Amino acid sequence: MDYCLKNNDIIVSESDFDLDETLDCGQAFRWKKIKSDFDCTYEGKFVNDYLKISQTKKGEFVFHNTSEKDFLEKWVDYFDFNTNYSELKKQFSEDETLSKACSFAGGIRILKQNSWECLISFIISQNNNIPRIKGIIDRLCDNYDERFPLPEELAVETPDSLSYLRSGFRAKYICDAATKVHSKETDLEKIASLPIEDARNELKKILGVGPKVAECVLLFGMHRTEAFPIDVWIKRVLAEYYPEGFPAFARENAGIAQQYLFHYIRTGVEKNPS
DNA sequence: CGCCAGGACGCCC
DNA sequence: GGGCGTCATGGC
Repeated sequence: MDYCLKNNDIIVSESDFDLDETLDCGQAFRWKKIKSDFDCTYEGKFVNDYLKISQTKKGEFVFHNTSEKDFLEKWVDYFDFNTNYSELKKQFSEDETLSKACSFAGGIRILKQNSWECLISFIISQNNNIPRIKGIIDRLCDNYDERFPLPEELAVETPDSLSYLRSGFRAKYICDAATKVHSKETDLEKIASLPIEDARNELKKILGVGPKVAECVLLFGMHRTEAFPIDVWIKRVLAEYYPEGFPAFARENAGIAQQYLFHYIRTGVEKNPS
């Protein structure tokens, strides 16, 4: 990854990066695509941060109105620019299916998201579809000046008071997560550094957090790249392409491989049936 | 209209 | 331990 300063922007060159593939692939639900003069532009609103980012036709990236300090201290980490995805994809290409998945959407990166936001988002995701997940999270953030609410703010809510979300049976799960995180009965920072099996068990103490949601929080909210979320789509991949089991050589970064496969099976295979 | 969605829980055996 | 019905809501 190379970068330079231009006016008030940071211009980044990075070949293993595509905005649509990374910001709209089901790992994050709150990036908005907006109209601009660039090839594509997204904006993201966080508790204490805001970013507008564009991709040019040449494949460069513009971090609008961003200081070098913020870029180096926040966004390099958030977009995982210190990880060499070319090297990862090279390893993955030993496997035929993974190789196809990587070449279908080689610009996916695993974002380092906030663990609390990730926990609530993936609790909402269960037995749900992506457009509706986004809708529920939008209604939530609209209620807090367009930012994601803090644990202490959600801890005072009840399933009844959250009815405006229209999140169905998940409202009681949101409340339980907020109560446990706010009281530190669930300490997300501590969980992030536990051995992964202990971390899984801690997360699953929250009502509505089972194996799948726990893996998503570990992968997308704590950057544990060995976590491997298995949803209905990945079940299809495993049944169809890996009846003997997922290849062991990719285990350390199985979560990243999973994300290529997820995007490939959802949108790639149908377009290019083999 | 019915089927499905980045599932988990409670109950049954 | 595994199997199955149920849970809200709405996209398609």
